[in-house]
Amino acid sequence: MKKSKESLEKAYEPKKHEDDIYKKWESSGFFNPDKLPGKRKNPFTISMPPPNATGTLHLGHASMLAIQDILIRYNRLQGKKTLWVPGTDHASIATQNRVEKLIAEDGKTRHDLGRTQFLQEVEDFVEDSRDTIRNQIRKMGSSCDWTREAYTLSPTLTKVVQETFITMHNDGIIYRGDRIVNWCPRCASTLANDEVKHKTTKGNYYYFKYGPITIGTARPETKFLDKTIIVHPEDKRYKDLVGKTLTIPWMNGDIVAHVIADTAADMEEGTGAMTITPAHSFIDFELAQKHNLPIVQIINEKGELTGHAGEFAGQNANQAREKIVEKMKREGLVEKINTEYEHNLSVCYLCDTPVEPLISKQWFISVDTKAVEWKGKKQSLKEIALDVVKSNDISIVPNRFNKTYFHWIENLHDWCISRQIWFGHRIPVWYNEKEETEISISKPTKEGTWKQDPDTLDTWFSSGQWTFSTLLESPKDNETLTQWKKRSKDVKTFHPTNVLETGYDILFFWIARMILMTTYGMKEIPFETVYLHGMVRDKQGRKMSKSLGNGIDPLDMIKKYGTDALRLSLIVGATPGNDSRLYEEKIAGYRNFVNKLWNISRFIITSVQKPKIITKTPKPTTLSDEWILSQLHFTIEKVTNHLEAFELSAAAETLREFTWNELADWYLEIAKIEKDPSHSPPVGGSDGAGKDDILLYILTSLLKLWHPFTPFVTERIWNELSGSTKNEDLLIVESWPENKKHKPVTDFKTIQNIIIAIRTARAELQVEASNIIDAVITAKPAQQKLITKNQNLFEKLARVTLSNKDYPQKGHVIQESGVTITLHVPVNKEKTKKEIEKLEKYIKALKNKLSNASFIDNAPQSIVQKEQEKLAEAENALQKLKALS
RNA sequence: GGGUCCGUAGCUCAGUUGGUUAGAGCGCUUCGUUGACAUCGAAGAGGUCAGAGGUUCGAAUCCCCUCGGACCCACCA
Repeated sequence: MKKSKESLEKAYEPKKHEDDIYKKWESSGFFNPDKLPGKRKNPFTISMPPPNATGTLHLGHASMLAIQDILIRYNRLQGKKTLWVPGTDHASIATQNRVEKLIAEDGKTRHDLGRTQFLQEVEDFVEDSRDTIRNQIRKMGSSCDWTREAYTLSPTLTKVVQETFITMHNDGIIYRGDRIVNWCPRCASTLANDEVKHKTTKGNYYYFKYGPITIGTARPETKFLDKTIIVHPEDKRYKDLVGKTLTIPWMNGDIVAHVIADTAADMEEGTGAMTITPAHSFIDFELAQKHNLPIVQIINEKGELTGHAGEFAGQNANQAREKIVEKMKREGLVEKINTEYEHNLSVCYLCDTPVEPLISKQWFISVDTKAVEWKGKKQSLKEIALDVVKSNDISIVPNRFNKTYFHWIENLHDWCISRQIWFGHRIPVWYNEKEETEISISKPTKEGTWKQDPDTLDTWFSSGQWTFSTLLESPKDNETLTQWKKRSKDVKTFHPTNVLETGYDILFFWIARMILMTTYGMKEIPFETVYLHGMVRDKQGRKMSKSLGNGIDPLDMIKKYGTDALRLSLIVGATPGNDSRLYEEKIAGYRNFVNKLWNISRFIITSVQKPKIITKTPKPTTLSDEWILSQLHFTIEKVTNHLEAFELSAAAETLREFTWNELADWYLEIAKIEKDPSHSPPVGGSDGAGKDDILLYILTSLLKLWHPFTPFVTERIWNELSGSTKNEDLLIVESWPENKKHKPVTDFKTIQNIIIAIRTARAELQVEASNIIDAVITAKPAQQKLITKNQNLFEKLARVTLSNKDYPQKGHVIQESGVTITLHVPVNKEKTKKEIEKLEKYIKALKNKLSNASFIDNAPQSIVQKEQEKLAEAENALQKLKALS
């Protein structure tokens, strides 16, 4: 940061300052709560949702960083011990896939390299590309503590994850079992429910004869061993069949089938009867468990048919479908085929391969086992997750998402946490040749050949522990998880964190998992408030995507308009939980605002005798002084309240309104007049120094108020004001303006209104701007005095000379704020007539309301009174207009 | 099938617990530039608050329905 008045360029050039300012902040150490000046007791903590280590900054990141930085900077100015923990995510599947693609260019697969070498390649790739995202986070002005930067696959996190696995296993919450899972044959991995996408596809729908009933299916290749018919218990058609055993001619010869009654059968659908395929359908699997039916695997992990398919064994299931149907046709089992069948095909969210539901051995977290001590009693993870939000320990902004959250938790099934991916946290389980199992981080010392479970953990298992694992000190050997957590100072100081800010799209993926894992691991909530932001869309409301080419690169925008402008464009007009639209004109608009702020400051700094910081409210000497101070104090109160309520957009809008419309458009113009001795009215006591103090006080306060939103430009101007290059004089560690008493200055409003009314009349009557006209103002004595006292304002701002001459018959008359103004210009009869009509209509409506007995009876006294005042004022105005026109 | 959100000026959006002659920014029209800023200033045009009904003295705001749009969850044997 340079300093000297010459360096205040005419238009603010963000590129000239931003990098230097960021470096200054970072080297000051103030991003680190331990190095903040002053006594700071209360902590304020945010864990940054970690962007992918190998990714690049997009608008989603930009808006998340802007929001979090605003909260952090505001709370830092409020004197809190502020910590924002940055980090990156190893993004297991995504990163592994990228490296697999890279090595595929050399014609290699991960299996060619082997686990160790492949993982080395991945780590190298991550290390090479991680600086990109780090520097992009800096570009946004993020005031996060880089000395505490975390990584989801760091040694610390790995240790936490493995220890947690072991503890949960000991508590009986983690178990291994056969379950039906979503399986991607291409990735050779299970997928979580939310990693499965649905695609509408057209295909064949087959109707087969199955003994006494007809069954319909889109997947004949799974039905070789369907041996159970389910009918609804109240279905009269099948009443006699329930419980019977039937021999039925089927795909590979006769089979023996049983009939079972269950409400799962829909009487309205098809024939009202169905057969089930437990190993390849979620619902059928549940039914099979409920009725204790055999579960037989027809399709294997490679997507091939097993021995149960007889002659089709070994063939790809999907490809064999038509051959199987051909055979069934020959056997006379096909009733009809609907070729226009539309259904939702489940596909892998990463590679679009159709998902096979199949049975496999996986690790699970039980959400229903009551094994966790919470609020004095043993509860299940599900119960705790519901309780913390219901009892308001955690509040979600906006709170309509509570409903969605509850619904999701209530329907939560056991969570499959094993993934057949190499890049990730390895499951700490070992097996030997005798099929014994040991749960431990390192290889068991007992005799035998021990092999570690090849799987890794679902990435949400580790990110679920993000808020506290990132605060732990480096692990030591031979200490328990509890001991480790206890000795870590940061955990004690900064956990639970205050706010978790993220997009509503990962409420389930992440927020819910953090609540589950942290209430378990820490016996406390991970955060107090969840702030959910919406998605950033293009001007038409479409998602931004590469294929549409409608994406906006935040870094381009920073280059063009500056970080402050980009931040504002992402914040203003965006409300929590709702999507917002971004387009370049919007960013340009905020660039204009930042420039306005710059020029306001430049004006104040260059017009005062000596720029300096003033934090004590100076004494007002003129009415305008009184008014602007009152407006400033009102603004401070409003902005503070908005920020406390997480209403960032409203806070910024309140500030913009004050800055541009009140300060720049009115007060600065008036200050020019009132500072000029040649225009000095008989106001007494008004001198330049008093004005200087007020201007500097306002600027001091304004820079603090804007700092969370536009950190760069405010820090740059602050430097000019403070004249200091010391770290402790940086704006980032200043203190937030206090709330001060204030009351509206209505006298000033009156003057403003009269000036506006005269301007309007001048414009409508097309009076040349250079033409200073005479005006006669008649008013009650008190108002008359006020007007005379401020006559220089009318002369300069409304370009009229106040006069005593009396020529009401010839002048153009305006009614405003109970005052009659006669302008020495020809009467505009038409204009006056219109004015009268408008007033008459308004009066009629008011009279109507006031003559309504039920309004008088029912409405509160204050409302009635207000209406009466309105009427009186309007009638007064009408009377004068009529008399003088 | 269950649920959520949205529909206010040409465009993007505010409108807090029902009480304004319904607001802002951009765009548009007219006028304006002798040192804070043309990335600017002054003034203006433009809305039956998606539609119908209800509650109320009073509805953009609360309730119900209809239409239109976005999204989430579940799922079609």
